[in-house]
Amino acid sequence: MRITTQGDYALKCILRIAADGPRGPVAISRIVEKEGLPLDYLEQLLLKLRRRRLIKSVRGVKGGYLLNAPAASISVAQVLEAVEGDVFELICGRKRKSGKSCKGSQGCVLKDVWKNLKKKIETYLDSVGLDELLKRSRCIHEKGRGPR
Amino acid sequence: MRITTQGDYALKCILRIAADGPRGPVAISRIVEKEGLPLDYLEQLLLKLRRRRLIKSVRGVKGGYLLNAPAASISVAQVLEAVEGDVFELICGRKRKSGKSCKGSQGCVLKDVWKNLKKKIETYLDSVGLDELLKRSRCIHEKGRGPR
DNA sequence: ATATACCCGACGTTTTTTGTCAAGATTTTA
DNA sequence: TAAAATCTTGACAAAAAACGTCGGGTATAT
Repeated sequence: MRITTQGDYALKCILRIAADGPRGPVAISRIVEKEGLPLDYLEQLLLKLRRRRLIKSVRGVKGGYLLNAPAASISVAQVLEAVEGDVFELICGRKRKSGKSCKGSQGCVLKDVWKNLKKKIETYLDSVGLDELLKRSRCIHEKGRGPR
Repeated sequence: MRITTQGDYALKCILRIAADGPRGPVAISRIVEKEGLPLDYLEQLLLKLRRRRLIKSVRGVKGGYLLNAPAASISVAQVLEAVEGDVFELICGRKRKSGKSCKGSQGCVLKDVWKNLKKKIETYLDSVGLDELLKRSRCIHEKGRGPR
């Protein structure tokens, strides 16, 4: 398994896009400004998100990114998978120098453990939608500016 | 989060120790023979397991390793933590070049996601004991040699 | 046209993981 | 006591992964 800054960055990006999207395409520069992350790196992540059709892009002046589906229908799991690949690569599957990739005497009881773990992780991450995060984040920030 | 071959190797080692321990200390060479893993590397992992007091060692001829507690009281989580450190290091905690480690506009709704995920992972991994794995593995292997 | 902004592949650096080595300490056994 | 087996430990080397940067390209609004 592997959850790295990529996943964290990607989520921050897409959350910002979800938050500001209603007011038009969100440029990378805007995300950088708000989140303080390396622009060139984000470019790559956003590319991946687009290829997975989680976001769409608008080129040219005034361009930027927009969600490609309602926030509620995009889950944290989807975002992570888009940028990190399979969120939990089964360890048993890895190639090792020694070759014989799972021939240990334990047969592969461990494989079951990893498989179950993967399942639990995916279930949880899939249950958290961007809409939920957005709501919570608005709750936290709540500038003075009252409800409109 | 980070689960690598270290964790997998360490589990294989300790399972073998659990399996063969009853017949006396289990030498690294025996583990290598059975599991086909790099000896010098295992040495390091076993050291970590020992320091965490999950196993104990016997030096000299006929020496080797033994569980330091009943298999039932050692969980997969304990083994992984021993060799990989915190099984799920909160991403928000990491230092980044840019400094300000979590100042993004999302405050840190994400922190909650990671925290919950961590909890779920730990709960599961902590619920799986070595005894259980051992039982399953015996079930799978079941040589002709009848009971007892 | 020009400025803005996405597109995308290639590259370089750093960090982590994986693996190896060598010298030492302990214990059994002959 | 000498030899052999076996753990102990730190240092080092190699490989892989993650992180970040760059430069040239394409599309679009003004």
